Amino acid sequence: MNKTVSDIASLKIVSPPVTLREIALERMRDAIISGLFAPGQRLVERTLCDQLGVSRSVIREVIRHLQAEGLVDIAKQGPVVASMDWHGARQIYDIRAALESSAVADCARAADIETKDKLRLVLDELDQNSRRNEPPTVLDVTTRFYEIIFAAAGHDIAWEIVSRLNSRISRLRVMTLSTTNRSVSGPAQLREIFAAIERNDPDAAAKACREHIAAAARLAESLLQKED
Amino acid sequence: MNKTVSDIASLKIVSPPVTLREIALERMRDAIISGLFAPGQRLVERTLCDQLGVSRSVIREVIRHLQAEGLVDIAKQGPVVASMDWHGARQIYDIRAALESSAVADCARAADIETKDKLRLVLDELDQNSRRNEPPTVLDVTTRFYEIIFAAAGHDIAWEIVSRLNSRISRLRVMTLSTTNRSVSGPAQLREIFAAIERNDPDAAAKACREHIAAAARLAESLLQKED
DNA sequence: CTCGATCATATGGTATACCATGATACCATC
DNA sequence: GATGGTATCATGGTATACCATATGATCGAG
Repeated sequence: MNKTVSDIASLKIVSPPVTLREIALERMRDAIISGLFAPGQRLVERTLCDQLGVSRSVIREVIRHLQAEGLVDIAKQGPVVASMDWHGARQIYDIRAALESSAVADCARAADIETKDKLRLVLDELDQNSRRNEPPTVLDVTTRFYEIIFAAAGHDIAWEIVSRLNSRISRLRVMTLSTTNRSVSGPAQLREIFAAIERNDPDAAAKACREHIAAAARLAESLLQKED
Repeated sequence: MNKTVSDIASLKIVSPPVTLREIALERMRDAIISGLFAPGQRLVERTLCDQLGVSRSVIREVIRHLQAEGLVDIAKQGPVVASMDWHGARQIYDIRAALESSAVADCARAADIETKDKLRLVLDELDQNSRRNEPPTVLDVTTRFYEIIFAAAGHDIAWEIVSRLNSRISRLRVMTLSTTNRSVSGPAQLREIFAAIERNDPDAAAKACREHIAAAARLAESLLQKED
């Protein structure tokens, strides 16, 4: 891996081939994540064709993709929006704890000035939005925070997995983030993770990260049981 | 949840709707995993139609699914079999170490007589096959061993992730398992994990599991670098 | 001889048509 | 009135047709 190669690699055209499928995929995923399509709701192909204004081929391929992502289940009479019980959510929080703490630790090992600056910037942004109590934006910024961490740690496959898992518990995340307690403690915990990264302390960073997720999981559990 | 309910639940028809898509998906996945389709090879839709004897709709939906699974990349002129470099493989081994050691620990906490019996049975089978040096079967049995562990630990989502990751490094796994050293040390390490589970010792089980995977990763690294 | 332009073909993207199956509602018969 | 059968319709599965584009080859001009 010499300089020339990386220079050439950086020349790669990053044009996202904006195909109908890609657009429809994003729309559908957003619709499911945002709760516009409720869990358990049937996804009738022809209806979706009308709603999205595309043909069935597109819809079907999108559904296949979402099925593989775990956002859609195939019942016996067709695809439905996957629903999430506490057993599944608990597992997802556990997996996140494992993967995110590992990424955070590796990030703390490898973090340079540049990475730290980027993280600090995102955290400042989070503080501002948090004061205004805007859940969707907070979720966005939190995502960016972790995205930087996973990238700095070189854990791009783990990031892919975590992103996918997060979309499966997105409703829970929105609920936990909009809890008033959380809007105070959440940023504080992220700051703690950042502080450990800043002084390149992997163990402390991993520990803070695990606590952060454990707190979110506890909150999610109470909310989920209240919902029943 | 009383007895009658579970009895009634067990009556549920478990017929897997054997659709052309499902068959084609399995075939294609096997073909990629087994290396019949080499990494980087173009997957031409119409060619696959002829080879599998199905229509393009089926092939395309299957490709979407495999794309979401990470077995297929979409290049600018169409889908190709995803290839795996050491950077990616390393990450996958790390993720496996995290998820499998966690599952093994939870399994050690929860394991009852029945689970232990099932694990012992699989290990005996592994010993027999290992002596005959049959790599594909060894891989199969190893997979079953972990499947039992993840099921006993209640980590079914993590199992899904691990299965998918394993298919992405299947070639590496075949190579590492067919190494003579490994056919001796591999079963021994699984035995060690099992011993820890049998005496319900989560920490020892997790430790043995991490070592098992670290050994496989080292072997994979040397093989991968030799290949270049 | 080389460079370029144009045409042909291969390939993926999209839409639509047809078929098999399963669900539901209504009707007839016991 | 209840039960069983039948017909209709909704829905997913499959195949195919059409279009846009990119790639490669061939032919002509400089």
